[in-house]
Amino acid sequence: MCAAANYVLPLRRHSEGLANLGRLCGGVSMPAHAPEARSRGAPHDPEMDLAWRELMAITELQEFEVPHEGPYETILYHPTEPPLSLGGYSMAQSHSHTEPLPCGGETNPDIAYEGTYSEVMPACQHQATSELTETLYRHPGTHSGTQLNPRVLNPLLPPLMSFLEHMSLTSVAGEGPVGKDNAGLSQGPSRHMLGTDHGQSKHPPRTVDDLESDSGLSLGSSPSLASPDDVMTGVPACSSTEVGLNYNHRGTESMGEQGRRASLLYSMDYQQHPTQPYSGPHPSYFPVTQPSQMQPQPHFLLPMSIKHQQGLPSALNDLNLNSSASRGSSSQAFYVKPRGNPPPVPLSRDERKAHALKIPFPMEKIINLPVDDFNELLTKYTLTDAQLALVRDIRRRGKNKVAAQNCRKRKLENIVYLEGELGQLQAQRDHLARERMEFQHNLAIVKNRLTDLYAEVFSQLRDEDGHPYSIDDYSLQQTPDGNVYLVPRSDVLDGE
DNA sequence: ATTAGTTGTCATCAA
DNA sequence: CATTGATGACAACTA
Repeated sequence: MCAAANYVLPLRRHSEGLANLGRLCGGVSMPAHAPEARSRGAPHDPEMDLAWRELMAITELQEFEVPHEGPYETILYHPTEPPLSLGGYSMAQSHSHTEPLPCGGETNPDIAYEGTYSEVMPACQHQATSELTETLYRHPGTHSGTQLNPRVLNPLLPPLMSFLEHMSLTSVAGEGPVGKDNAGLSQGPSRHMLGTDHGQSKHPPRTVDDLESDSGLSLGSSPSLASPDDVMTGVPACSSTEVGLNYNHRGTESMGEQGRRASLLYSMDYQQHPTQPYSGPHPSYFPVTQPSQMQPQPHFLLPMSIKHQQGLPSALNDLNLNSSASRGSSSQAFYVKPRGNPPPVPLSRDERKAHALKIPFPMEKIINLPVDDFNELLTKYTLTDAQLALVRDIRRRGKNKVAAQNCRKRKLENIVYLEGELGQLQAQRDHLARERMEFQHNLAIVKNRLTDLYAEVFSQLRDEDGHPYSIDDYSLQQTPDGNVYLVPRSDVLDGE
């Protein structure tokens, strides 16, 4: 209930104006516009009016963190704040419920938190904060402590959106294949059967092809391989039987695929048939490579391991060993490690198949030629259905192999990028946490000063009998029109 | 012997 | 409709 408090407002407050006497009302129920609400006989000191505005503006600060507390109560600085959550910023949300404070027409009632601390407070609150501490409380050495940090926080949205965007992309990209794969799994073991089986049954006897891994495959997709045009004039290839017997192992260590293959092809074909003339309309390209074309490829000169050669037919072993030995006396020997033994390079399954079917052009062309050129190439030869099917399988697998490599590369790059984004977000989170702590520290200082100011105001207020108002019994409230009332706390509680 | 990483392949979808 | 790239899943292999 409005106590219709009579009061004696201080006519002077040292050198500082304390309050607008004409706007201080002694009761909560006293309408602001009521004539009796105005102070009676109180002077209208502009400085005091300004001070009151600042005082009341500061009270808004108390709604940021501790809205349940009384507007006059001392707010201590609590250093142990809960961790900042990116999901919600309490200051911003609290502020959204704060009544715009009339502040000499400077208050923007539409101010909303947009990511910067300086925007959290209405303009008048900034003014009140600074002026309260600098005008009303010109205590030496306190300026720095009352400087609220207006630093503009880095907007969280762009990097977060970027991060989420990538996450979303990844998620979206991953949705389809999951469902697809379920369907694919239902297809059973047929998934891994070649499109062109070429006579291989579901459980065929273990041939060399089966014993070998696909991982040794080199599709010759790199242009580093010898030009097929040049090699088209090469010698006839070894039969698949020969290859199958001779390359029952893996040689994948310390040598690139192409290098290993080229080295093998060189040693096998060039040295095995160095003088054999071109004999046939469909010479298989795959085991044939001109040595002069391999020379620029350092991989060809890398050491080969001999440990995989045990059990190999002695002919090829000898060829390889001789090749290695001969390189030792040639210019190529310079690149051969002393301990290195030439690892037999396995032909890939497709290469062996192509070799077996005497595909007359290189895998490089099969895979890398544009479709028109590829079709044109096919028209140059009369291929059997098996050859045609194999060529198309080789092309499909070769392209898919490259695509898979690119896909994995991109995946790794995305992981690296997302890790970087995560680091940036964590740094930004830490930065925001520090800003928040700093803000809360400053807020506590301002609230403490507000408490002092309250106490000083109340110390100078007197009721009709000349008794001071108890700060425990009354609080100050300001109406939207700027009038300030003394409101009994019981009324405030009842109003809640 | 176990395990994580790598690679090739297949299936599937989308352009 | 064929081709091609992208990608998940799987298997084989390796260190």
